[in-house]
Amino acid sequence: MKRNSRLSLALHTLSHMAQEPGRLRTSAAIAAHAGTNPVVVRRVLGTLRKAGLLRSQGGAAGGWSLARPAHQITLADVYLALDERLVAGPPPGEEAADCAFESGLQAHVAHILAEVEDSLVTRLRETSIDDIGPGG
Amino acid sequence: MKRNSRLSLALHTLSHMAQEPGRLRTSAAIAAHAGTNPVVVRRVLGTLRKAGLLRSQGGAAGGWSLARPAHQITLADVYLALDERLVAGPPPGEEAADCAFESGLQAHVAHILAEVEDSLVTRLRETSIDDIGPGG
DNA sequence: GCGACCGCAACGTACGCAGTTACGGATGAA
DNA sequence: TTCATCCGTAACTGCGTACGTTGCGGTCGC
Repeated sequence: MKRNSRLSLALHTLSHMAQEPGRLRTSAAIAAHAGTNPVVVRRVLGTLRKAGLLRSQGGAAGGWSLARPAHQITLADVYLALDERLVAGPPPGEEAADCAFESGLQAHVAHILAEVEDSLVTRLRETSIDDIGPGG
Repeated sequence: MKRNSRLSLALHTLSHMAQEPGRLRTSAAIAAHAGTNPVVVRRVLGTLRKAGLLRSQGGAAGGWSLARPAHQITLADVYLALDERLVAGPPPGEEAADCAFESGLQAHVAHILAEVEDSLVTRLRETSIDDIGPGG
């Protein structure tokens, strides 16, 4: 897991939650299972909470749980929530190209990447987190 | 250019070469135009040379030139030569998943990513480096 | 009040990559 | 032959990113 570690952690955790939606899980337990540490889990899962995919409960008997039914959470939801952008290049904060080739090139490539990004999200939207189990 | 800087440099340089295929360009001149330095240019262009896209000539009147006609060099050739893998996740050198969910998940996601990667390469193959000019 | 848990901020560390310097090899002109 | 020019490569530095760790405060249940 060099890259995509956030996405992997998120999908892995959500897959488990989809099996027992009612159960609360602490960040410590999740971290132990995923081989990382609780702060990292809270960072990643906190992003998903802001996106409305998860709920966190403070206090003694606190923990994490799904914010809506598992079949209503798709891989695309997770991907977009984490703002991973596997495909896209740098955000449009680039300096104007000094050379005419640059603008044409960047526009052309950016257009292709945007198309591919869309197709990726479309494919991810076809699978929900309870479609994924030990069988694949 | 945070990421993709190698790809940008390569495409930019090849686009210019496509306009004057016979002209030899030194890494210093290319670096000056691209706003980087000669060693970086040689590193990137050296990869393209190994892939058979460019020729380099040592000595006093040396420099870089296209190894084959511009219309026979596609964006996909450059992309694959640089081994950029914009889409793909980690290479298959991962440790076996300790959890049954992991294997199913990784297989599922990897399958989708492979499909998207293929579609990206297919799209890139439709454009050659002399199709790109100041007009786009 | 106390323990367990989340939320957040601040640091240290590891890694990749661009940039830089340096040296050797190859080529062509004087 | 000598020299300048240019490529090829290795080694080092600096920077940005992300993970890992620690610490402190807030919240909830006992």
